[in-house]
Amino acid sequence: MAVHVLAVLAYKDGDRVTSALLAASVNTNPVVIRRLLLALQEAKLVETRKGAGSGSRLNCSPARINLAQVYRAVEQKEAFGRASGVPNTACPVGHCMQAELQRVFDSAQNALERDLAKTTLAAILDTVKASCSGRNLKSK
Amino acid sequence: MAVHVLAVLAYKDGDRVTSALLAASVNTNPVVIRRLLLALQEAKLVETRKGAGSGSRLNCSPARINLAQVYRAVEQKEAFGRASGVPNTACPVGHCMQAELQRVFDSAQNALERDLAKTTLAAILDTVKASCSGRNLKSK
DNA sequence: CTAAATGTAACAGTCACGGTTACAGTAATG
DNA sequence: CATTACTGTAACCGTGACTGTTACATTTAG
Repeated sequence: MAVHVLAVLAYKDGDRVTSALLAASVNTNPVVIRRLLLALQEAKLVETRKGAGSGSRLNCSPARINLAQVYRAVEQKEAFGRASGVPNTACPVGHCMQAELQRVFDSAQNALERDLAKTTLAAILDTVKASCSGRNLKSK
Repeated sequence: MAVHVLAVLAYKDGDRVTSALLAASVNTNPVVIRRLLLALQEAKLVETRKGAGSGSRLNCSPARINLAQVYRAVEQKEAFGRASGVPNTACPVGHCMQAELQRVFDSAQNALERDLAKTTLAAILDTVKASCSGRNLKSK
């Protein structure tokens, strides 16, 4: 969903886009979008201005934004690797497991991000433009 | 957590282990363990017998079990790549996005699993044994 | 038969997340 | 300066996934 928003921003290139417009595109609520934008701002991916007639736009070229950056900006907390409960320390296996699992999960996490890094926002934009050609593009 | 259970099973090699014992190790409830074991049974990773004096054990050598298999057996539904809501089809970007994102996420998913596949249960067991050597191993 | 397990259902609690409403703050514009 | 059009933010509810727990039917060893 974050990707979706960024793609729309890329699509409108330099133009500022309001959260209301983005919300319409993703079929959701402006507030949800704004929450998303806050995360993207922290990651320096977008730049937002307040006040009348303003909105958000990309902070750099779509070619310089890859999905790993987006993932890191948005994903709350290594989501899947959550080492939830504390195991029984009296159990020999349980006691040493944690550290080892952390290592493995970190590695997997890196593999995932390395793969995501291979796709830039520009590439996605190209694909979208291509597969939409022939259809009339309302300036939504 | 599934990994934890399997590690304990590997640790006890051929022996059958009850869900109650496993639960004690992971510090949780036997029923939680049994739910987990159901998934692992479907994936043919463990074999379970009912009745008195029985329990579960690995279905094959720890060296032949890698974490990607465990991940696939347990993880409900590509967890992170959930393409939740339907975007606005009237928006040119939204309309074409879905398929493209699916491709990218599938790729990332594969990268993740490929990395997990590099770690076998036997390797984890070795590490655990090594880092626990010197401590007395109660036959928990 | 009895004891010890699993399989399974039902239900409460938690957590992350999306959706919604409401409101304060801010900036462009006339 | 007042209006207008935005963002930032808080508060709250509903949902879905997961864990934890109790309870019970079922199965199997001895």
